[in-house]
Amino acid sequence: MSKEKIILAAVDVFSENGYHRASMDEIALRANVAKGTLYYHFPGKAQLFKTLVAEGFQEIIDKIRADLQANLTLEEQIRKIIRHNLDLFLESSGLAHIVFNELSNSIDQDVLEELKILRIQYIHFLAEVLEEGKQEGVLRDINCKLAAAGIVGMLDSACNYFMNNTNELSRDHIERFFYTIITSGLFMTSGE
Amino acid sequence: MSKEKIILAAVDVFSENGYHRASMDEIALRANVAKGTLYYHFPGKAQLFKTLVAEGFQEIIDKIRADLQANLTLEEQIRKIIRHNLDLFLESSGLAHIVFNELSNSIDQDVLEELKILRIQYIHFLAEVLEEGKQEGVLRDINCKLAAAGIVGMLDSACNYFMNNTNELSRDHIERFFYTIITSGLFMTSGE
Amino acid sequence: MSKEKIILAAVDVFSENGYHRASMDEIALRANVAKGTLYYHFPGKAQLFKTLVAEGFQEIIDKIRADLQANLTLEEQIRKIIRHNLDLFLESSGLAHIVFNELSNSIDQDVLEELKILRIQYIHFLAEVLEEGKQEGVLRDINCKLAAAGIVGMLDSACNYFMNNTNELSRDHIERFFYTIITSGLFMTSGE
Amino acid sequence: MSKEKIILAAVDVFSENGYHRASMDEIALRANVAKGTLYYHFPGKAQLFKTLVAEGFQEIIDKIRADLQANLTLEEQIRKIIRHNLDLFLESSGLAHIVFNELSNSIDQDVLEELKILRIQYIHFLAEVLEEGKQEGVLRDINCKLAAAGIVGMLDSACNYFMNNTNELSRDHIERFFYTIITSGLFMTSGE
DNA sequence: CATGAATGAGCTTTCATTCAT
DNA sequence: AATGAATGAAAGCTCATTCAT
Repeated sequence: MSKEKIILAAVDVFSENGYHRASMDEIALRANVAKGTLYYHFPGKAQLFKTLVAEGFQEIIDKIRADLQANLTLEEQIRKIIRHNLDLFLESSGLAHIVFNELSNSIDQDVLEELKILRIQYIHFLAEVLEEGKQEGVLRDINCKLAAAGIVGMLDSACNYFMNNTNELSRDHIERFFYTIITSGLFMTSGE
Repeated sequence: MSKEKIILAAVDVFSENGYHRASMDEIALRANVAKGTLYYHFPGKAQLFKTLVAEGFQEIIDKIRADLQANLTLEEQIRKIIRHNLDLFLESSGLAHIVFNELSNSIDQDVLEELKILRIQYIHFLAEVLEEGKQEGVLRDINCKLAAAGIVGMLDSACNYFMNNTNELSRDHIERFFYTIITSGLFMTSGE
Repeated sequence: MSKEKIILAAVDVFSENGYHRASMDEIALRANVAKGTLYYHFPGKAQLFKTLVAEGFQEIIDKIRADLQANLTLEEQIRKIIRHNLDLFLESSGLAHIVFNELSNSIDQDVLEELKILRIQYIHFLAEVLEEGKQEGVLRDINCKLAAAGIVGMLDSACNYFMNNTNELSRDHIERFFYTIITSGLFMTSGE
Repeated sequence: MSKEKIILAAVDVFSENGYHRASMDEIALRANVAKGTLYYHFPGKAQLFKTLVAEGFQEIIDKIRADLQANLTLEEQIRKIIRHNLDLFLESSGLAHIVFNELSNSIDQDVLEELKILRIQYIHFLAEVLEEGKQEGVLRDINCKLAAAGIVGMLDSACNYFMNNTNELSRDHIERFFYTIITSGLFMTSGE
């Protein structure tokens, strides 16, 4: 089906080039369809982008939700959140990065608004998990939404740095690193 | 002087529109110079951008350096780093965000390379401060560069979220929030 | 039947948008048929347009003919011609205007030729009525075709002006106005 | 100068093709400038069109005004108006026709509005001349604006018909024809 | 130093038309 | 008789860059 091919090609092209440098020509070329076909299935570039972002978010939210259903301790939940976000930023790096960061000011106002909402929804979804931990007294009394936003930014930025500069660290190592930082901070504590 | 006017105008325009939607026309207009003048002083858009980014980085590095020269405890140093980064992301928000995030794949390869180096230099500068703390045994045994990249990303993302969605939190509150998270993590510790 | 639905929808869409901005998509949408159906019934956009124009002309010619069959004085005939043309331009304004005016240079040459012929036929039909009056010595010795063309243009242009700018004049008033102008001209004559 | 070349080329291209089929590429080609140059001098197609229409109107209004300054009888004034309008429709036929007729529904709303205003201004300019005649008791007590609109439409339509179908009539003949029709109507009057 | 008219490659988008079903 | 997914040529427009002055 054309629509599916287009979305797959679009994910690649947007990931590789960022929103603005991705061209509809290139997407059509990679999807092996005529340029007009893009506009048959999507109203325009911005809407096409929004569609694939929405799909991507839904996918990761579903994955995390499925993973969290069992009776897990908060520790395990946070570990899983980190793991899935690392997946997101290491594997479909380009796209995730665009969504979380490149959207600043560009793009049609209305579509931008929808994208921001998707991003916020994701952050709120993560915040909810933290909120539970707070209720149970395991977490500090913090603003969970701000913390969730911070965690996502930290993971993205660090993955970004990591992929551009080092490959010496193992995937597993990185995961443990962030788990420690997020749960216990940078400082040594007496017991350790 | 034209060159200075151009840089000032460029900072505004890039901040407001992101790299790609910022146009040389708009910059010339705001700088009150002819378009040709931009190309008299700078080889092109990418180079102009690089120039102002480099100046911006130098500025903040200088500020932090000046602040850290006294004999401060690591706690104080981290607090100051957070404070200056918050300044950066809350005040000259647009530009800082572009530098740390929007650069993924766009822009001429060569200039992009230089910009990445500037960003890395800044992260390494922060990493050095952490490194000292590690030597002194105050910090855990972590990869300081990864930690520095993470801190910058966390601050940017959270500021971004904060500015778009809430204004209920005070500047001071945010600063303390991040200090706690970064130093001690999300989890309650026995002594608290 | 699809064909009928398409013509009705096409009349609306062409009227509202003019020939060029009328789109086959819009026509299909309004006709509640698939786009392909348009091409099943008509060879293309130009042919579809020609069809409905021909039908429209036939309709008004039939109406006028029916009205003129009785033994009317020339005065009455001219009054009726004015009345029917006002109907045409005030009621199905858009379409009539397109046929009489918008066709200048656009549209496929061959279809354009046919449309021009339809328009000329209509003008000649009106000219014939005038011709009779000339034979009877009621009308001046003029080029009746030129006069017919002029009358149609005058009515269209004035209706167009009237609809865009004023609504203060009654339909009846306009009709009498044109009757006077056409029959007796602008100048006062001694007897009046 | 490019701007002048563009306007001249645009007049030709719009005249020959009508507004919609005139392409910016074609205009650039004929003006011997790059496509970008069009957009350097004019904000867009609609604005370019508006510019040349405005210039054209100003030209003919100026011409008629200059001609009417002397102490002429109303008869002479009307004769001159007819003469100039015939010039307009016979010589720069395409363009005049577009302005008076093709503008129905297309074109950017705001520019369309301005074009309509220009057209109305011209009609009102003609109406003023008639108004004077009315004051002097030479003309019937009619709505002069409606009459002016009618005259313009009559001349355009008849010229259009004439150019497409006959060339047997002399320019001079046509002028006298319209003078008679407009002043005295179609009907024979006792004195003739 | 500074200008601004001119460029042209490249972009997104539109739409009449085709064709396998 | 009817469909609708797919097409691709062509359109309007943007903008970083050049260059004669």
